[in-house]
Amino acid sequence: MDRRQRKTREAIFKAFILLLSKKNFHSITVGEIIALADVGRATFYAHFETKDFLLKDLCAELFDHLFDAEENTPNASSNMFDCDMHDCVFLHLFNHVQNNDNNIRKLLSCKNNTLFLEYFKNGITRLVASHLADFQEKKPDVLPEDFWINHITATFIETLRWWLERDMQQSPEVITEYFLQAV
Amino acid sequence: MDRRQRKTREAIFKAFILLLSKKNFHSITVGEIIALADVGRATFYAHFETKDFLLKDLCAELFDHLFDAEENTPNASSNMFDCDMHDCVFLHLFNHVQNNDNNIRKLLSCKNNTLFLEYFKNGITRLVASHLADFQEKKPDVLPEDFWINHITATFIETLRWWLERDMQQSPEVITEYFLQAV
DNA sequence: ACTATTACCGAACAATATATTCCATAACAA
DNA sequence: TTGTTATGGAATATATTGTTCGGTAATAGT
Repeated sequence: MDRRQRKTREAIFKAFILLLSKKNFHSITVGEIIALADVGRATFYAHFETKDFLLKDLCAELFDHLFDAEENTPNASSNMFDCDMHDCVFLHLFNHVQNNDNNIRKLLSCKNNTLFLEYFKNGITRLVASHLADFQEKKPDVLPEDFWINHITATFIETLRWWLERDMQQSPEVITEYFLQAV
Repeated sequence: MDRRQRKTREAIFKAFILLLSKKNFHSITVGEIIALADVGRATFYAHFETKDFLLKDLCAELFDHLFDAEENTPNASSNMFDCDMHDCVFLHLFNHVQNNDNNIRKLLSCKNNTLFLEYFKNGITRLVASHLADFQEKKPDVLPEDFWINHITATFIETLRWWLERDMQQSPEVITEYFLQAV
């Protein structure tokens, strides 16, 4: 990719993230973004169709590789709930957040966290669905499978939100324990 | 309240609801609303500061009395999870939704359901917190109280969303059973 | 090093939406 | 009946979006 493209793309992302940490997504204007990123108006629209696509692309950039990495870990074959072994996938995710990989922490903690958590949820759903066998046995018989998947996923997201709202005062291990107890 | 005020207020709400069932909140313009409600522009802004306040007021109007009614039912003193007695508060809520009281169903099922579910969640949280004693004993010891409250509430909301997305094919009783099993 | 390609700037632009203001009119409450 | 209040309708200032265009500079391939 052209170095110029890379630079403007990153400048826009950086400006966007800074603005997101200060104000609501809907009140951020393209004018503000390009002023802060110091790029021309036409340039912005050459990169991103609309402001919503910018958000989508940012989420993709931040989260996609995280889930890819998680699915390709060597311990992927072990049980997803096997937490004593420190192999639990969810523990890994909580760790990623705490380590603030790729500014995830800043984005998930800002006023717009709902936006990102929604996107995050898609990734979690795929992850849970791919490890379905690991926790099939724990599912109460009456519950439909997709209800169960949604419940696991939603519980994870809500646990994460709860943790972030309280400034991550608990260790990732404790939070993972909370999550597993709840589910 | 002046009859004229009431009429315009209801006309605006009605038009707004109709538009919400067809298109995204952010793509609805004040121009469309007043055209459909057949009121003047100045009139709209005399009633609602912005479009966001309109949404907020609509939510308040629809949900607040619902929760008030729920908290003041004669069986309010019985156990919140006592579902065999058909006294379960959650069963009542699912029934309200299915009966489409106050067009709740239309709003919760529309493209913007996230907006309403978010507002809905506040009411549920209050409800759960006020009935805390009923399910305190079911809580695993390690979990903090507010984590537990949030988990119950979130599970309810997610169950509701799941139900609505599948066109409420299950009976309220079955959905309540799913919810209780999950939690 | 030369050349063709590509990205950029910046300004101007049309189109759209917001929110306010004014005044005449009609509905209301007492 | 009378004073008050809500409404209608139009005009308006303001702001934002997304597009277009020509000139300039960085880049990649040879």
